[in-house]
Amino acid sequence: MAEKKRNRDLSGEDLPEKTIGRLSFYRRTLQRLLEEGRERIYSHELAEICGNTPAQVRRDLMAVRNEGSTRKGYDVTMLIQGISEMFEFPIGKKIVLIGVGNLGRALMAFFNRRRPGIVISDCFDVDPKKTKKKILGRRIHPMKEFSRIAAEKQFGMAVLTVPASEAQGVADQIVEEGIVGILNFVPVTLRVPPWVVVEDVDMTMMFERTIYRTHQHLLSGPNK
Amino acid sequence: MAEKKRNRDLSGEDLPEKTIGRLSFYRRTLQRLLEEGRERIYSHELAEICGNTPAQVRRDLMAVRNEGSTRKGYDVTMLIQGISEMFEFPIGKKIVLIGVGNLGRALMAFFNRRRPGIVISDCFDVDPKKTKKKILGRRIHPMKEFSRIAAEKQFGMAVLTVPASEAQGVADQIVEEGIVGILNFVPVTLRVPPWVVVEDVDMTMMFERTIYRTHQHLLSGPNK
DNA sequence: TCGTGTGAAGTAGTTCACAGCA
DNA sequence: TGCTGTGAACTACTTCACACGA
Repeated sequence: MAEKKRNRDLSGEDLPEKTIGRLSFYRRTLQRLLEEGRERIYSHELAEICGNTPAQVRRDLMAVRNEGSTRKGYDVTMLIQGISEMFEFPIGKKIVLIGVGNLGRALMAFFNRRRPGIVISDCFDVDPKKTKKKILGRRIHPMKEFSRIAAEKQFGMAVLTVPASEAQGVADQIVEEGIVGILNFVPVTLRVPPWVVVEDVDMTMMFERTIYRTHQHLLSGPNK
Repeated sequence: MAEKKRNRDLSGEDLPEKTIGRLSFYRRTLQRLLEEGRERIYSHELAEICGNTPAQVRRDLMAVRNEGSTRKGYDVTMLIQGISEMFEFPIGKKIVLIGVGNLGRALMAFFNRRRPGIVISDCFDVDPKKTKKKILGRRIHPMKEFSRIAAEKQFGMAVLTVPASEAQGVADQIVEEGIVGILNFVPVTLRVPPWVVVEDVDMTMMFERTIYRTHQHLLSGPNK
């Protein structure tokens, strides 16, 4: 536990938001490169592939504290392993999905495949009509069974894709049952206790941001 | 040497990335409030609802140059209108979706409804099997018809949800046909000419970021 | 009096530039 | 020699705090 309490403490503490995102992307990129037989890589090569700068890559990778980086660049396998450790969910904690609408189903299908490390353990819905049939080969549980099943299966994180009007109610309910991380696709600001992490993803916002930026870019910079 | 220090941005020039996102969210929030009969709002109220600070709200709204803000707060209708103008896509330019997999279908369904201002005009897929049948009541065009249909319909922006292996090829093709904005859901860094805007959205990254932050939060701050 | 608009101060994230190692 | 790791400088974003106006 006695880490070196030097000036800068970068080893695996709280990383910048942006860095976390890039590390996730580096990992998948590296995984692909590894499959293609690549064993070592320079910061400038990874930067080129990922569309950023060598300095950025090196700075990001400081968080991985990988050692073993000689003048022959980084060891791809080691890097992947280092990053993977950061994205591992506490053992025994599972991920649930709540809300089997369009987006929910898309996410189910998306992570049904062999996505590295991300497995959706169970699916729920507030709408009783949806809980009758199986969807994508999975049984959809009604929300009123959440408590029972949560106790049994130890859920840690939830993906929320319910209608806006239901979001806060569902959030309250699942937090009650021990959920500590929420990936929230609902465009509503959730109120949760301080020990719960909420990460918001807003599809409409993403469309609008692209529209704005494209429009702006057309107006201001057709020269470059 | 090039001294381009425009002290203050003129209203509606290039906004900070983050601000654009929040404005999009403010708009939808305000729309809801308006429907509930709300006509005026203070920065501290909007901040409360959106989970940020009054100073942040005021700073963001400076971009909207709304005038008319008396001591009775902002005029909700005016604000909505002001923000809406920013997110309007150039008249006559349409949005297409390419790749009708799970995610593509979810987005189709999502924006099929009366989402304000966002309409997906046409859908394409590289896979000939998908272009036989209608999906969600819409015909799916094969990519080889892109050129013809694009010329006819004037596409401006594309949503990309194709397999990773196809992404760059499709990007090249659509840029050729006049697409200037891409909302890219494929975890690949696209190479495009400088006049094209690419906005990346990476689902896996979002999961992993939530996982990381939740994990970290559990470790470091159960006290707070 | 109370909220907005905004310089100015503060914080987070990025890039530079160079020492040091293999 | 050519790359990594990293202080230091820089840029982008957020928050503070206060003058101003209804």
